[in-house]
Amino acid sequence: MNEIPKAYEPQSVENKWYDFWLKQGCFTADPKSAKPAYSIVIPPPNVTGMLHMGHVLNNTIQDILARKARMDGKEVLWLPGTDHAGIATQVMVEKQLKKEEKKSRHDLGREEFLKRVWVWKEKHGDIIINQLKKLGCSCDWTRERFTMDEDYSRCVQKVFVELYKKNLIYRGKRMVNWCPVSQTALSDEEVEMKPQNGFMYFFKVEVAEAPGTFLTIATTRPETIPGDTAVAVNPKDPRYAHLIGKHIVRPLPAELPRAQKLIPIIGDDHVDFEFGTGVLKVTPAHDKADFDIGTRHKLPLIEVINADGTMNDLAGADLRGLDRFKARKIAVEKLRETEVLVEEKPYENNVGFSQRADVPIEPRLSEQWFLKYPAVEKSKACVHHESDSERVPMADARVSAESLASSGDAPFPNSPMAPSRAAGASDKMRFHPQRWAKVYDHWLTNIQDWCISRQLWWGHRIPVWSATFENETAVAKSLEELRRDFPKFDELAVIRQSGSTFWISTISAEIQEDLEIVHGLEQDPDVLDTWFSSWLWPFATMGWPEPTETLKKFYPTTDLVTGPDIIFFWVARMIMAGYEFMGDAKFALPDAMPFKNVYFTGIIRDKQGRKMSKTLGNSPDPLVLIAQYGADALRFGTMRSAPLGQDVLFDEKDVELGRNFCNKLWNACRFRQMQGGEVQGEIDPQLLTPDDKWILLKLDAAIREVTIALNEYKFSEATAALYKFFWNEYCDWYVEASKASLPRPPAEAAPGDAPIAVPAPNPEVEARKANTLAGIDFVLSHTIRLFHPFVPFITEELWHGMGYVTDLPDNQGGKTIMNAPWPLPFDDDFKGHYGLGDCYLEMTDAKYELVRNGRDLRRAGNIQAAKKVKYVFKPAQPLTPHDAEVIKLLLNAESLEVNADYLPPKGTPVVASPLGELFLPLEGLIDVAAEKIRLGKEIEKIQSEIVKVEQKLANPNFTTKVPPAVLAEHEQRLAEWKTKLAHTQASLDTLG
RNA sequence: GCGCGGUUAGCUCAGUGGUAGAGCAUUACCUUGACACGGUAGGGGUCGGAGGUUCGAAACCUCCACCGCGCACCA
Repeated sequence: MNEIPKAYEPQSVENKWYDFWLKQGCFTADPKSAKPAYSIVIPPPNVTGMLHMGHVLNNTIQDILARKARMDGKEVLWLPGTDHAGIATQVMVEKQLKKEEKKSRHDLGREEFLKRVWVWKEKHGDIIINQLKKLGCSCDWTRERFTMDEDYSRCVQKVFVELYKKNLIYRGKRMVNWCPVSQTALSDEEVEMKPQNGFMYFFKVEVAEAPGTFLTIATTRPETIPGDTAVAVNPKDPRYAHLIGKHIVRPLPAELPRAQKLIPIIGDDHVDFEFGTGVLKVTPAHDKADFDIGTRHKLPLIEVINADGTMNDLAGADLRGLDRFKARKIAVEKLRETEVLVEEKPYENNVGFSQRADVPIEPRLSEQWFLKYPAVEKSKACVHHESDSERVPMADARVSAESLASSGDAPFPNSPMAPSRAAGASDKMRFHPQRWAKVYDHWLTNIQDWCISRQLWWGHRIPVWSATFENETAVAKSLEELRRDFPKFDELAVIRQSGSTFWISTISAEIQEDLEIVHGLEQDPDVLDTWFSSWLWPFATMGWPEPTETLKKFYPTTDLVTGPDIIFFWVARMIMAGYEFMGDAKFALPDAMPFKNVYFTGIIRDKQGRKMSKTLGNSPDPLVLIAQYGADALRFGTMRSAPLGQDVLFDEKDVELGRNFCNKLWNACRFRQMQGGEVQGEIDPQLLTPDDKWILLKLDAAIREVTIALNEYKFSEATAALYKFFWNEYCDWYVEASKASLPRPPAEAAPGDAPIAVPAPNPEVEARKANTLAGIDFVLSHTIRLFHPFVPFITEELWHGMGYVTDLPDNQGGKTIMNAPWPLPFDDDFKGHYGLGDCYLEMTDAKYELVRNGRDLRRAGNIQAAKKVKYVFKPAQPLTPHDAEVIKLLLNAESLEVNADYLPPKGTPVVASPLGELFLPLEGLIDVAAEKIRLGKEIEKIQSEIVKVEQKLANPNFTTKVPPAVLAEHEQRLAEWKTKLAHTQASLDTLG
């Protein structure tokens, strides 16, 4: 690391090391490895997507987990890939087609359109993959998968056929959520309820059998009146019960004769008499609840809305052809014209919106494929709940005392490996934070069948072929032919028959071909919901249904990292799929669960707390941030501001902080390099200074804190601990103190000057310097490793640049820091050997406290920070020359006179500490009055603290009930405050 | 309606019963052997409100208020 630049320049460094890692195959998982497995499957981003801050958060966390696991000695598989994202991708290509060629997908036809989508996919599909690489993600790219890869598609078909065989998949005419823009059915999960400001309309209808008697009906959707086939009242409602069985005259369509508009008044418990008028119009074709009422009462259905959201002929002459919202206005006008509109009042109600197209969905009767969810009970039971037998929450995630204790850490231990964060094989799956388990459970308890068919072209086409014959004999004949052509037909295909129509579902490519070509069957035109392929992701990506080595080694996966917004869409369904399809004995798994831990990230919001969105333009481009600050900076900043389970308010300041941090790390290493010398090996315990011992103890604490935080998925805590250790302890105190052991290198002679005489090396000084450098190398080599999962690029650069890479075997970090072992806390042997007693923490803290107070004297004297001043120290106990030197350096003093017999002139500012008194003799420079006021305030504060503690200690309730340790702590605290008071009072007194 | 979060310094947030913390912002001073993407010292909080439990509550319990989210919905 010669000629080190002053500031860290990430751009070239990042590309260099990513290429290196790829070339060395560092990310490639080996299923034959003897190491314990650690695996994650990536939540596949949309193949046409662009990286956004949510991806950054999510994938940084995964990368941290993966890199940490590698350092723990695990065989790591982080399996990447992309999702074909049916609607999103199709819409994108359709838009482009419209823009560039002014054509719709129908103009091209299905086959040609799909070709175009594939072209688009080939062109844009690796954009997001390359963006993930920029971020530093250590995915095993050799195993990258796409949900429409050939083998993946076969998995989807197989799953469909198996579920069809089990009668869990069925076809039916049902009310579905219809998106009039995308013109496809949607699952319940794809519908988002949004409050809308609209109107409640009240209109009256006459009871046919009792002229002059009117009922008033409240509705928000008057345009559906032509589709009404009954009005319903609650049979227990005394106001209306007697009218049940009579009829009313539906007011629309206006042109229909009265006789055709008579609809019955029915009684149904569903009607709430408190709401509206207690009279409900029933539109079975356009409302889910009404459909159910219609079914109960065998009401006819009148469809009045088309698939595209316009009104059809049955809606009447006035509404025909109009968009449903326009039709609503016209319908109201018609009601007003005919004087049946009684009232119209503003009303806010919740309307279901299509998540993708952002328009109100239309409940619509249509023929779709549905899935009865499999393995629901198992999926419910496998997740750990708070109510489960209460072991300490996350007990097995915590680093146990046993596992933290380890063999000495010098230089790099081979084993034992850090404990697995994961629950044991027989344990339940854990959600982090735990509270999501309740949400998950609630959903599973109330699930409805899943509408899995979509009226799209881009996706997995439903593997069902059907034909309708003239009669059943013809059907039988056709089936007979099929069985003849394929001896194994009954094994390979599932047949359903209803009258003279039959459906065949099969995954056999041969049969599929033959069905179409020879037998003239037609494949179902619909495709499957994208999530019907994503739910297989954890095992379909690993070679299922074959019992591959990869599956055997890496399934169940260890951790899943995802957003809570897809807990139903994806997480719950993957769990069900896991139990349904991975339970087979051939996999020889302890459990079929797809993952052992699920970490739910927060949602990234902007500074104002708004969701990131394209329309708001509040979503920063991570690649711009990477170019500006570096990937490490983006990662570190994001992690530092992302607490477990909380939404993250993104602020570019955080990235700036990350950059500053990397720069600090860079410069701390640069300082070490400037001291020269090779990497120092052995540390001589005899030569360690109290400061050296202090920083080693702090390092030990940092290792513990970071390890525990990571094991609990507390990434912001881990980064905070690292930050505190490295910046506040190592840089702010230790580096400055270490300068006392590192003699200033001789200044270089300016050209032309006479050469400067170099003093003869002093062996004692040299030995101490070497030992200090050895300590620094020890601390830095550990620190860099602790940082590596968070900031992989800069740490790799430093690992090599600092020379820590040399002389190590590959599996200890000799090739890359990726394989260096994760630092372990020091054990007793190690501490004993290096004399790391806790007393060094106390002693050194006291020394630094003295320095802090001494610096404060400068301020009191209004002395500029750079001005060198002379201090006098009157020790209370012997002070080593080295400590004196450290104190002098830290005070930035010209000199520190150690004088046990010092008699300060009256008015000399002083601070006292257990180590002794520190004077700053500066006659006339102090603003005595101001200093007196300051000290007076401090005394007041100290006294109030003393009073607080004294009151507690005077309370017999306190002294008798409190644990002895707390009591002792209070007593000690009181003594400390009293000492401080005496010292401060003394300082005040010397001022006269 | 049911459920889940949140409310602590100007801002963003840590803090699971025992001395109120961090980063940013801010004030003053400073280019000191690595770092101005830096250093030193400071200012700033009756921890949303009210009760309760306790020797002791920011933390535990109850109620309330406000903000956010999810689920379910009544037309």
